[in-house]
Amino acid sequence: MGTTKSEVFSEEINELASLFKAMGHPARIAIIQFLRTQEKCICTDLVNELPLAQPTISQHLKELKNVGIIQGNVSGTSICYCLNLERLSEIESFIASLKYDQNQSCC
Amino acid sequence: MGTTKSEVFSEEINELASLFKAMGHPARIAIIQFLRTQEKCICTDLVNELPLAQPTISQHLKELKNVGIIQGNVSGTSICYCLNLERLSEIESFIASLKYDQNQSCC
DNA sequence: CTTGAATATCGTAATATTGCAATATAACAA
DNA sequence: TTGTTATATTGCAATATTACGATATTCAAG
Repeated sequence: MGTTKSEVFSEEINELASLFKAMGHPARIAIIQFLRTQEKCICTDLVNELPLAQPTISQHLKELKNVGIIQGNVSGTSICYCLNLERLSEIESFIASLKYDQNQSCC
Repeated sequence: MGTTKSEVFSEEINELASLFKAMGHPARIAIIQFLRTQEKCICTDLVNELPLAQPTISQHLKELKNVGIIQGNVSGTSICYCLNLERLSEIESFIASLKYDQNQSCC
């Protein structure tokens, strides 16, 4: 195996899992944190900021973009990336929904 | 490689990433959702509920427990698992912090 | 002690991820 | 066109993850 049995789970669950999975890497958390603090959106700045090679960063950006956590706008030779707060909010809502339903009387 | 270069990132970032990573699998999302809706905490119920073998579920439970997302209390032959809402809140806070700082003027 | 029920662990095959060098592509400037 | 800068893609080696059968382990009941 090594393959996740996604067929047996609902679309909703798979969607959520892929969102979390995209966040589940330190480099990608670092990218998100950097995007948070920057006034302007970046690109090569990340290569200078993070101790990873350019292809590696490009790959991580792609994964974040694939699930819609970040967006990229072409601007000449460079690309302006930024956070997609709506998508990130889905994670927040999910966690919030857990709290709402939970009864605290066990364990 | 195949190995994440965690040494080059801060403790805080690695911690967060491992939390997200633990949530980044449909089976584990399903487990969390099931724990949310149950009145009582479960154990073998998950094996009946999810289309995965017992060792597989046990393994996923272990991963969730390792990062503190769930807790398990031994109760005779069975184990009573439940969500750790405090730990889950850390994810929520992180997302909330992204919203707070974000300037919306790009992309 | 023996049995059975609930979980955990081990071992392993199949597949996925990570990181990067090398290379490609794209846009612009001179 | 040529060079330069910014980013993406390819290919691959090293390692991690997933799933599960087989096998332990742990506890309660008899």
